[in-house]
Amino acid sequence: MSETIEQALERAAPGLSDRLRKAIAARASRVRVHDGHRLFGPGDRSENFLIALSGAVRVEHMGPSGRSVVLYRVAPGESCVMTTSCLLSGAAYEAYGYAEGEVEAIAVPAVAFRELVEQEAAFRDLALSVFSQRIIELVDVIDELLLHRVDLRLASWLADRAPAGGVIAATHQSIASELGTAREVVSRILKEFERRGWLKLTRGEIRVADPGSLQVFSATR
Amino acid sequence: MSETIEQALERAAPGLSDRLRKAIAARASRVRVHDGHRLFGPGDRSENFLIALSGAVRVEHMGPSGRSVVLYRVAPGESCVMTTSCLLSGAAYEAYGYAEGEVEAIAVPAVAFRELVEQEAAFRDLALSVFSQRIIELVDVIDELLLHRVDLRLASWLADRAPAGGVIAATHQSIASELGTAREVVSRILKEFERRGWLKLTRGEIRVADPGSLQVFSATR
DNA sequence: TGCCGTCAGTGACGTCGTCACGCTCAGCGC
DNA sequence: GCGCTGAGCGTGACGACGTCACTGACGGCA
Repeated sequence: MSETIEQALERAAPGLSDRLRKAIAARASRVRVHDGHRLFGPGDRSENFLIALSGAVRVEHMGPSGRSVVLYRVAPGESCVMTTSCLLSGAAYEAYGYAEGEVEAIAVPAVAFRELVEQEAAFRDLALSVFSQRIIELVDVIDELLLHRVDLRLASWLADRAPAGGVIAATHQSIASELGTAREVVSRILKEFERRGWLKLTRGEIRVADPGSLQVFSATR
Repeated sequence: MSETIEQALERAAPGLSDRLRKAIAARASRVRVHDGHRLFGPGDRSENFLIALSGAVRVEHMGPSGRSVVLYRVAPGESCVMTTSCLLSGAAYEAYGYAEGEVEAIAVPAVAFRELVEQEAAFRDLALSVFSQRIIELVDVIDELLLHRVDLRLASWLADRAPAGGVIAATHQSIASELGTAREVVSRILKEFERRGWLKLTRGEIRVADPGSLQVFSATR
């Protein structure tokens, strides 16, 4: 590992001041997690404030039945609010965190987190602004779950990540958790889209033939 | 108004230090809102950090169809995170805030909020801990909406606020938005509960005859 | 007394989650 | 090659729930 924590931070969060990067680097340790691996799960206690450097962390909530929803993703330069919430309130996680891609992150222990909050205005702003952002995103998730039809949400999800004729690698199950619904529902709707000629289904991947129609469909209410 | 802002703060938030109360009082103004009145709604811009002193603020999200869910309630001594989020991110509200009871609150302008965050450690802790708490509560709301049956949630809601033979004053519509469902659904389920002898329905109120059975029922999955 | 707005009851229907299957396609050992 | 196994997918039946469209019941209020 030739790159220092400070250099990694500069790459991931160019907005921070040199001073703050130094301050964080002095207190943090480095964490690496491989693609698909779990970072935390329900019942775990949070002991560190996390800032992602590369890769992303998918945070999802799961109920006893096994159904799950993606709450948000932590991008490089961002911190994970579930972790921070649990750190501050002492509560156990109610969500899973999974690595997407090779994840590097820095971990700031609770005490050091408090120090940084005390001493570094930019760090306070970082923490508060990420909280603000996530609150709004969580309300969006509630809005989606509560008020929008699954077929429209699925169409929109597909249109968003289909580079015109592109292939999306995902199982129906993974899409179902993404949207907070059941696999069978995703299968049925995808089949219907295929009948309409908007895409082709093969095992483990979806070839989007007509992203335009998906887009239009997702906008009909 | 004989009571000063400082005295009101002491009553509502006895945990704060004298110093912090003084600091807040020096920068804040006072707000009064009558029962049922709206404090904010979608599209409004947030210009103040709010701390409730008495009464409660019900924060609910509403979709275009008119269906709504209660996201959380702001109790005396707490601040409203939607307000804070919007203040910090500059985004417009996506939720409604309604007074429950006669609400008194103090409003701290954005600039003064930043000053307090800078200078008062206890204020930072207050802001961060309320954020933490709400994040966890919002995830609970998602969990409820996504994974629990309406009849069980309704039974639990009734059992929670029925003082054994007590009367709950609420319209079916208000209960529906409390739980994020539709009025008709609430009506049907309540009717079923009445058939089972657990309660009596009259216009605008519900007489709970058997909170025990409701409790038991709500625990069956 | 009649008008009107709010609240509640009800049936029909469509969407969606759940359950219970059965099928297909790798990969792997033999 | 053959069969085994597990992951991924297709499908029908059914129940829960949201939506729509109406109806009636009750309480002010002119």
